[in-house]
Amino acid sequence: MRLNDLDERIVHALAEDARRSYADIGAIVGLSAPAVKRRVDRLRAEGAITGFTVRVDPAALGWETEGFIEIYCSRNTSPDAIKQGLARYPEIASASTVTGDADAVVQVFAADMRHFEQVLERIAGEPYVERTKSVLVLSPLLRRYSAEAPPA
Amino acid sequence: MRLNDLDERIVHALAEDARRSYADIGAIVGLSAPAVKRRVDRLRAEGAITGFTVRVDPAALGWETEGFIEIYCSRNTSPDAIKQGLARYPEIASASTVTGDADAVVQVFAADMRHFEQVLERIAGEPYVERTKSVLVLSPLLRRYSAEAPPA
DNA sequence: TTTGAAAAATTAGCTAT
DNA sequence: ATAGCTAATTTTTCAAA
Repeated sequence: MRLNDLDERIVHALAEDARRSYADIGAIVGLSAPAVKRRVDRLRAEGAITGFTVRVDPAALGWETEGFIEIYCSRNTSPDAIKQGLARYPEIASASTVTGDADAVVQVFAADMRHFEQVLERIAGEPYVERTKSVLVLSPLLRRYSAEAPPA
Repeated sequence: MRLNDLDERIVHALAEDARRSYADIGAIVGLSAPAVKRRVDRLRAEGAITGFTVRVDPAALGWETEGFIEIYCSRNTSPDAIKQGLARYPEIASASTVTGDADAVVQVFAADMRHFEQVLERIAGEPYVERTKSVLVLSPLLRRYSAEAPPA
């Protein structure tokens, strides 16, 4: 599935403000409101757009501490084994296997530093994890798209 | 800032579908549409809600290549300067200043490796960037929550 | 908070290109 | 196939009470 330039500009306008009216978006991309709606409907039907969500200040929800944990696994650990192991942690927002020194990078939201440390220790204690290296987020600068898991 | 139960349920309803009407949300939480709007307006004014965005399937948009770019900045670079500089890149999904060796971590979605390389080179050419280190995502394992809407 | 009216947005149907 | 236009319906907004 390929999206054209118009579709991408519509998605970009929605990424900035998902509650913008179709007329507003149309003014930005140069289409009428119904034309924009038709395209958005099509993008949803095709699965390119999977939904609309609210951006929240994590602190307001009590999740003050964000960080990335790099995971170094023991040999012969399959990506699926990592996935199964990490799926149990509600604090994990995203996880990916990566190139470079580490095997996987995990994004974690915790209530506070103590909570973050607990999560870190539990992950470090997983049987397939050899060691970890963590990086704390100081301040979030941009938080634009909300990517969803691809169909498994 | 503490949210009460009603506020949290409104945020939850918006997290599921940010384009829901105020009347719909009211039916869910037990308020009239204007009452819901007043609360949402207040939550935005207070900064608890920072915006509304679209959830996209990166692959469906043709963004097959994902990676993290660690940025090492020259001295005396303010977070705001980084933010301003990076805001112009549509390929950047998120950016944060972090602890550790690097100053910031940027999450990038690109069409392919060539595109990723172009973005990397442009970022590396920014005046405040001294050097970069990039890590490519091999496979996304989990993509659970919006970065700014962690589990509550 | 609720109500009621005005303004705006959404959505469907239709026609044209 | 996809655009614009128009109109019916719904939603939002801003008054009041």
